[in-house]
Amino acid sequence: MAATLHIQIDPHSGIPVYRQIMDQIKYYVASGAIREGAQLPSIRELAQSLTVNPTTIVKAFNELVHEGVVELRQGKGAFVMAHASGISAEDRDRALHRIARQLAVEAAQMGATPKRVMEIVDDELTSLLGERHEPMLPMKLRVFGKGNGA
Amino acid sequence: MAATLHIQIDPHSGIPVYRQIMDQIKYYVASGAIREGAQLPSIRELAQSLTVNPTTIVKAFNELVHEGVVELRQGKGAFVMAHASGISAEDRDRALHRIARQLAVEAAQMGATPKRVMEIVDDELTSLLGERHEPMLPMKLRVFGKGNGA
Amino acid sequence: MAATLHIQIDPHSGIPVYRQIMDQIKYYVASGAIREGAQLPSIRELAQSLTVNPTTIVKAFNELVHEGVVELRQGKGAFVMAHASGISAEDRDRALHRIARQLAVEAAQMGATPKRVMEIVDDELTSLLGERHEPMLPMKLRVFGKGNGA
Amino acid sequence: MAATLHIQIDPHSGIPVYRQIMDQIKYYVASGAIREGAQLPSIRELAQSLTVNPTTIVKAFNELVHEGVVELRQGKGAFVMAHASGISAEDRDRALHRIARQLAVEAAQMGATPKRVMEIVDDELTSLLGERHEPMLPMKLRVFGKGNGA
DNA sequence: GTGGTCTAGACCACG
DNA sequence: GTGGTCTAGACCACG
Repeated sequence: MAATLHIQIDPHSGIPVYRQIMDQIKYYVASGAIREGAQLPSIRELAQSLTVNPTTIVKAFNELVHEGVVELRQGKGAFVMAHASGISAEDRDRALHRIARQLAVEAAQMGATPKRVMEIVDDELTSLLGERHEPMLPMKLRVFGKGNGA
Repeated sequence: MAATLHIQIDPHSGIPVYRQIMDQIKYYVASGAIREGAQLPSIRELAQSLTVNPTTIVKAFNELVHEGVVELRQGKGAFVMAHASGISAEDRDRALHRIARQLAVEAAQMGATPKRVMEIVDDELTSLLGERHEPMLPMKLRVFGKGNGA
Repeated sequence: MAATLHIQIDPHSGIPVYRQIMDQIKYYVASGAIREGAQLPSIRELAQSLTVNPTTIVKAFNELVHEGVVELRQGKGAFVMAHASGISAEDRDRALHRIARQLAVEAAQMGATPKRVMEIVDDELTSLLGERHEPMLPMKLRVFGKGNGA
Repeated sequence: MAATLHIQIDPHSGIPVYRQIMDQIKYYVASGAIREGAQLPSIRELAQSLTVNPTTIVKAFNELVHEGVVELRQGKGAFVMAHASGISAEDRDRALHRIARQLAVEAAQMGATPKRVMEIVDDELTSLLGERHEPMLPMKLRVFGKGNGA
């Protein structure tokens, strides 16, 4: 009944397992692969399929609850919340600038051109949002695109 | 003689101090504010001016050595390495895709449009690289630019 | 014949369904909307109208019996008990202090003034008890009142 | 160095241990007994003195971090945050009405008069805020007060 | 069967 | 020495 999530855990990545789980669930939700209100796999089910401890899944789910992405209902399961996101445009842009700056610095460090960076970001946006949001990408930017993504 | 670095530490940010130091040194190097071969301030000098433990600076420098950004010469000090970046284009793009994906997911979660995301990334690239690298930014994108940055 | 209770269940509130049912029945009883000795709707009737599992109603009723609010008569139904409340004044005050303390702490945390807290408590007492108990509210406090409530 | 907190755990209360810890720390913070920026006892120290598992303290502290009451610094300890409380007056009042309603219902159930309820709330406000905030309590309400509290 | 809490204990990251 | 993560496993609460 609940969608089967394809989550990959890399125990050697240095990123905490619960964070990897959060990131991938957020990806699925952001992409629309998991719809609002849909039920996630149960804690025990995920723990078994990912071969991690149930309390690790509990931690990931609890953090997602705090981020407003997931809702836990006693005895019922975990569900994707409607993503209202009451955040202000200023706060949002501040958060995005932080990540974008990190991207720019890493890119420069590794010798990537700004053009390549823009292509990669466009790639990821298209992969994530697919055809759903295509008209949101302005014409001028589409010239960089590689067509469409995963 | 070594450039005086203006590094800001926020002990409340939740980001490890040594990471904050690394990030800002990398930013200065990437921006060209610190040139290849230039000497960084000494460990005790930085520790004193930032009022952090010298071992924290040591950790930051060691990690930067590991990343190929800095070179330590016994008894001489720390120097910015030529950023040849022996990394392959594939590895580089893989690393950038990882950050770009995180940016896309957060943006979608917070309801930012793809256009806004592209603008923010262009902003940061321009802030970082300024006029130095202008020809690398294609004409079409320049319309988004804020002029120049730090 | 049994009064039709207007009970609202919010499955997203995080409060157990059986608790929500208990709280609202207690509110109706305390407000006098349901009189002593009155019959409550049957378990299956309530379960159907609230679209919850009958065992959830059973649990709510059992807890209310435990609290001395409701009496179950085999084959007859559930009835509102006379709220003699055999509790001692000491035990009662201890219980009320516990909730009042929680109220005070939350209020302070959120920056509400003591005056505002007193107003809010007076509001709720008046909403609950309405004109029925008016003489119990001293004159000086009536100035805060909203008139009457539900 | 960090204040010694006198926290009482009742394992039979039905209230989760981590919640009891949170509630009491919030009480100390709200009362001013622990000042902004002050260091809390370490996780291990609290775990030992309360004879609960360290992970239970971790849970309590993490929830307090999410509520903006506490700040955790890797390798440094746990600190009381400046309580900015960006909450709107509407949201705040809604939250307080919820608790006040519960208080009113329980009071009515147990046969307490509205006057007694107001006295108890005033008691707790005075106990919590002491002389610090006395002028905030308007004259009209002071007549109910028992003088002052702990 | 679902999530929620808690323990006992290991190992890592930060400073 | 501080907090952070994770395991293995028990027992409880909800429906």
